[in-house]
Amino acid sequence: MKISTRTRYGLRAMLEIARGESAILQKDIAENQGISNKYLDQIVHSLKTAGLISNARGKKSGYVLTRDPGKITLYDIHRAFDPEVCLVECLSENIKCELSDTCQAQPVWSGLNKIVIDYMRSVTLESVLKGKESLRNK
Amino acid sequence: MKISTRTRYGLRAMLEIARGESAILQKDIAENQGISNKYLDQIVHSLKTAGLISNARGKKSGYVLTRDPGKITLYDIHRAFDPEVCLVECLSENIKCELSDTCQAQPVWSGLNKIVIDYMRSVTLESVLKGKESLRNK
DNA sequence: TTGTAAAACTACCAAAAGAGTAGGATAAGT
DNA sequence: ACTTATCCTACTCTTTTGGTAGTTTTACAA
Repeated sequence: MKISTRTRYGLRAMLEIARGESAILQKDIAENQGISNKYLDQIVHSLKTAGLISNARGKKSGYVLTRDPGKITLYDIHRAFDPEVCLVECLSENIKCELSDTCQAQPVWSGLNKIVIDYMRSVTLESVLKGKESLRNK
Repeated sequence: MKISTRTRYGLRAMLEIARGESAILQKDIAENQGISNKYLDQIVHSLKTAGLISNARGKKSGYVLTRDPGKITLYDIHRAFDPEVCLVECLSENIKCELSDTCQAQPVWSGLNKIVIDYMRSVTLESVLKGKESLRNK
């Protein structure tokens, strides 16, 4: 039960982009964050495919957010890499657990799933930049 | 980011034990829950090592909880399999992330970690048996 | 005391996921 | 044309996960 490095690096890259007043190059993100530029390739690509960032190509390129930092959540970023936030298989829409009718454990996991998603939805790039998350920390 | 089957089966096994009015054999748990008895070996062993269940050996054996169902939490069960609930490496006590002083992402993950742990602590075998978790579900 | 049933313990294996690398294709300045 | 940076595909290596197999130990019962 771990958050993948893709999601973690993805968040850091998004923060880097959100922080800058102008467009920022992928290779600069890589440098600032100490992440291999090649690996960041995939990450940035996923973020772009998810519609969270965009860029102009060529010399004057560089990435920018497609919308307000207050409107981009951790949930959005996470889903750029994992389409479904699903802590246990039996909750997945694709799979029907044959025990689900009688299984008393299922509501436990679905409850956990819900609070995780709710949390992720509540965290925006803006709130992170303002340091609001650190308040929950204690 | 998944809950392991060990933890999931572990919860189901614990519920099975908690439900019964008398001691229950491992092989009966396996049968009732549709889990390979051999695999359950490991799971039951972890639960026992963690001090959550105990048994008499030999013919009249069978497992029982070591304490009140209201005093055994999902967090206890989870830790029987994963010693540390830690969604990202940089939160681990063993590892010191060199970025941690300036990293704005870290509080996000530590906040997530906290709510997950809080949830797990709030779920007891007793509350599950009474179906209280299903209320959060919607 | 011997048989037997169940749990304990150890070792192993196969599949999947995760993390990261490599390299060529493409597009857009200069 | 040359360069620079992104795009895209494929591949590799490592770790984790899920699960099986087999042998040992314990304790009861005939």
